[in-house]
Amino acid sequence: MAQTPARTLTREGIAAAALVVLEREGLAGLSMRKVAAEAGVQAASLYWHVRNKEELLDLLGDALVADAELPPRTGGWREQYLEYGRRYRALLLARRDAAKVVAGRLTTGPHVLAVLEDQLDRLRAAGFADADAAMAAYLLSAYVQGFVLQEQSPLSAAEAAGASRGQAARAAGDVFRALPAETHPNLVALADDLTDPDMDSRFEFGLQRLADGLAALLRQR
Amino acid sequence: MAQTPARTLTREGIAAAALVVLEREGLAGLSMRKVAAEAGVQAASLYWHVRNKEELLDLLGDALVADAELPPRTGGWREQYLEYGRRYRALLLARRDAAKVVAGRLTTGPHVLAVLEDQLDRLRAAGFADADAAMAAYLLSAYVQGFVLQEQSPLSAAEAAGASRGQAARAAGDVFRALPAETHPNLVALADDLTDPDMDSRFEFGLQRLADGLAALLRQR
DNA sequence: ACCTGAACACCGTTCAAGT
DNA sequence: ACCTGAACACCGTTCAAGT
Repeated sequence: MAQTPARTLTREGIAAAALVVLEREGLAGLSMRKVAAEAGVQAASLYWHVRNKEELLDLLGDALVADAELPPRTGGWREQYLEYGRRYRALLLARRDAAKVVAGRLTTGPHVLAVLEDQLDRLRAAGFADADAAMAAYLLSAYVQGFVLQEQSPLSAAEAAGASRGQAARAAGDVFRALPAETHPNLVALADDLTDPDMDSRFEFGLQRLADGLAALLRQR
Repeated sequence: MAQTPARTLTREGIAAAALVVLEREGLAGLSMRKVAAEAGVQAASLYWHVRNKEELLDLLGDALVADAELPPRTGGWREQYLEYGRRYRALLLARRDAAKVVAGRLTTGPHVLAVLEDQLDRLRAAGFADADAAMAAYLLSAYVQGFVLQEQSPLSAAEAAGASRGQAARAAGDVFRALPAETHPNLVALADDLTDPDMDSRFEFGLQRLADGLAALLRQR
């Protein structure tokens, strides 16, 4: 019954196994031992290919953007920039805990580099100065990652135990409405606005503000 | 020698102990056992006051914004909004791993609520519609958290082992410059812009874009 | 009501040893 | 060169038992 040894364990294979474990167990449940098992190998074997867990997570982060589909190169820079943001968000939402993996992780993996290269190319072609193009790219990733991080996280540790986002939002709204109106009049008044569960609209709002801000930059050149 | 038992363990005391451990060991080193030891108690005792580690981190997240100083209520809404962003960033940078703690954590702790209440009050006074005020507040926190998360994280797992940000940035620039110019011409050309270690300027750039975007919103009412 | 001791089922990482 | 077995020093969490 001796299973034939993997013998072909590679960094790509490790990343693929990590993706499977991430989807099944979430980031909190992703251990070196489970990734190793998924790859058909002992935990200690991973350390031949990878310095530590942090480096494995770098691999995973790059693998997460491997199947990114770039927006069509049609229309103005603005529409392309918006589409970039929307697709990046969709990509992160599509995989469990993806934002948590990617958020504070500045990798120079091949897939990340390819996307960045393409995005910079479009921004420069649109007329942005070099430094502004670099900033615009950085800005978009910070916004999308920050947004999805909030979006993917449970509304509170208390609600983590089951409850749809709609229910959780209503519960959060109740918290606001229950506050004393003398001390927190604005929270009481805006309870509905603050807990609007339509995340697409919220995301789009911020994205449009970013694009507006960048557009102003382009006009004054 | 029997140390007098804590007897006065409270949620506030736990949060204070957690702050100390966070500063000393970082988020990765913050364990229930160490927080308990810092509070002069056994690990199991914490579970009387807190459901699990996640709830303890919620407490910690709220405690982190406890000593936030709100910007002066002078000048236009724009300057106040900018100052809000700058001070929030400074607050997160002042404490070790603060952005990681706070990032995907939607708490309704008292300190968080107080800040949000104040911010909404200013935005509404400036003439923003209710929904827009709620969005503007959400947008700022997503941006600042996303930005500082990148800023506080090591530039790459490889460089994590010592090396100033300036050095790390130069190393990252070398990575870009070393890419083949045929496949990654923009990364090669913008290597300096992409790795500019002046994070204050980068942050300010994004912040100004956000304010510009919101200003456009205000004009069209 | 609040805290402890002891246990359970895990972790990441190292390192000699195997092939 | 690559993988394993076994160990080390930890984890979060539970639960009977103490006061």
